[in-house]
Amino acid sequence: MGADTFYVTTPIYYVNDKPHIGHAYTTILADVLARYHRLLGVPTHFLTGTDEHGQKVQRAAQENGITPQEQCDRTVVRFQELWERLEITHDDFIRTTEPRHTAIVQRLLRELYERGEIYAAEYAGWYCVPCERFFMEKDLVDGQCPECHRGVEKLVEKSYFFRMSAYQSWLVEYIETHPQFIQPEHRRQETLGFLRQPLGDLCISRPRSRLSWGIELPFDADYVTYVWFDALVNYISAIGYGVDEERFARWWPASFHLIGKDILTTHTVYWPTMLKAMGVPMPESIFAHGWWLVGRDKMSKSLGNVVNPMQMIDAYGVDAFRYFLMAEMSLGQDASFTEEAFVTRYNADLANDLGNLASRVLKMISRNLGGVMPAACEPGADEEELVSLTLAAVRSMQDRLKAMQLDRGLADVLAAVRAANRYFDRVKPWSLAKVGDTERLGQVLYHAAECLRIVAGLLLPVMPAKMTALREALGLGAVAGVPSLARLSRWGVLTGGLAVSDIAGLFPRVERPAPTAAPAAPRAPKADGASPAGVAVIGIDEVSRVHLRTARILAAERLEGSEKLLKLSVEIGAETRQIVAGIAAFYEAAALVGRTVIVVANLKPATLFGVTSEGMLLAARRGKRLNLLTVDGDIPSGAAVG
RNA sequence: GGCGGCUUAGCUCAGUUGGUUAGAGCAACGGAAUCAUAAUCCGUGAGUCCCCGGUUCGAGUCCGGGAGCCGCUACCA
Repeated sequence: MGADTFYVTTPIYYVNDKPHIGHAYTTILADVLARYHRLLGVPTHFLTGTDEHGQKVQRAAQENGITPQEQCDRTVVRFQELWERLEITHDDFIRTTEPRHTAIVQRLLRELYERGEIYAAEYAGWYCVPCERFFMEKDLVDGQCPECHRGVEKLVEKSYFFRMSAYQSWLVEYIETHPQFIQPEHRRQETLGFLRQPLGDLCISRPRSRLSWGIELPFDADYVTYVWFDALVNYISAIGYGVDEERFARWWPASFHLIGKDILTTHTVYWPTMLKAMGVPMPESIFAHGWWLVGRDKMSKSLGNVVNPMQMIDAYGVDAFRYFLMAEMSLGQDASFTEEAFVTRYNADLANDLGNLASRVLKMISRNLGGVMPAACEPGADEEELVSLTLAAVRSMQDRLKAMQLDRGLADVLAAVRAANRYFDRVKPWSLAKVGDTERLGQVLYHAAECLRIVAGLLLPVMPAKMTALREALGLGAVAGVPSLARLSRWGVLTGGLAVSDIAGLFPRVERPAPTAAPAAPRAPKADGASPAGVAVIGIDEVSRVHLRTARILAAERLEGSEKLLKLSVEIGAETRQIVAGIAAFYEAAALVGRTVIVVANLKPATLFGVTSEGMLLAARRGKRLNLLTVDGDIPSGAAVG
């Protein structure tokens, strides 16, 4: 950003994905940041969009009997509709299939190719026809596909590579000298850790024969570019890179690339080196937020616990949903989403504290003062705490915004709301009304209304609809325009005589959901001693999923070149299997032959050091000791354990 | 295994450059009030600040060791 502009981006979402709370969160966060900067009077540009190329789209299109572009056009609306429901105020929505994007991608590819930043290389690999995937020699499992364990064909394939390795030392130094470049700090460390190993070059192509739905390489029509040089470039193609230099210079470098922690490396390693090669300045900051967990579990399709934003909006309203996401997550850390937590916070913060405050103030002005805002007046000793906490909230919100600690800023705003409720109780305007002290009553209601005015302004970026309604109720109609920081920082801005209206149930209280169908992860009982505290309890059904068997070790040998691994041949009943075990430091190979041990028989095979392992030995371990599990007395191999 | 991080009240978390009786919200308990969305307000916490050791006049805050959890990574399986 020029020092005085703000350009914020979200990742572009894969168009074939179904929008979930994670997408919603990043986008709402970007929206809130954009709205705050607009409120601060900073010229703001907010970009989001969709990533539309790739195999999944191609495949879905085939299944639906339509073109890939039609497939994209069909699914992109899921995002566009959600953003509309969520009151997202992006300035631009880029789709990677748009000509304004593909043209730039191709131009960049050509330039980099001509400058030798992109080069072709041929190498032998292995191709699995059913999986449609290409593997390197080292990835194969006993010469077979690591995914489906079927045969693979040898293939000499040409690919194009971006000379990423050339920028490794530059990147390390850049990150070290720009502490704000990757945030939060632990993600910066993670990237530096990643960069301690040699960085390879980046494969940026796929042969058209395998992936047709992509942007064609301008120097080789048999290839399309693969994700990196397509998706990441959206951040600059959308703001006129190479086309409208004035516009580009206005917004670039971006102030924030907001991302989830799952795409850290692509944004902190691939993207910066790409920009460096292009000769484009670095973005100010790449900010990785955490994930929303569902209870204690990762959200996943297979667990069936994906939170659908639309359902939450339907049940509780957009503003409350936005507020919860912003208030509940400490930026950068993971947070837990449960409907119960949502309702608890909703009732406490929005219904009881803010909604109720608005209700008691507005109703009293309506009933006792004829719906007319009392005259402005100076705060006195009674108002001291109220004024100071409210104005502190204004300063806090600005500071917290800079530090990307929105949750803390919101907490300080709520502190001001609570101060107003305390103030109300202390000065008891209802008593003043009873004794007919209209002058003092007017003063009290004026100050309470001032607090509401400022709070509504501070929360407007988070809860645009509700806070607009509140401002209108206070007499700040469209005429008053948007709040400015200058007015929010001052006490006594409301003018007497404004028409105040009552507002019915700004945030109606909601009942707690019955501890629901999908209860937050089962809590381990703590008191009954049935399990070690903090360890999840599982049922017998889960235990039975693990097939444990006795096995006789037929042969054992050190794996060449490995420090810890032994390759074992074991007999499990009639079957003979190969198992790799990391026990070389504890057992001599020869001493194991003939022993009966316990193995997990239905473990997914894996490849270690290029050797397939079809199971796992069980061993007890404590510190530097390790002992294999075996059986008491003689029993044939293949016996069930359990 | 390596690197990094975390461990503070029942729960979610704050705790600045080491310094008076360690804080907030939620939950719980007791009370007040009744303008208001049965909302609000007041009061109530003997929390080994994970454990052990060290530096210091003084450590949640620094150093060493250990435990547990998490992230990335690896020849985990």
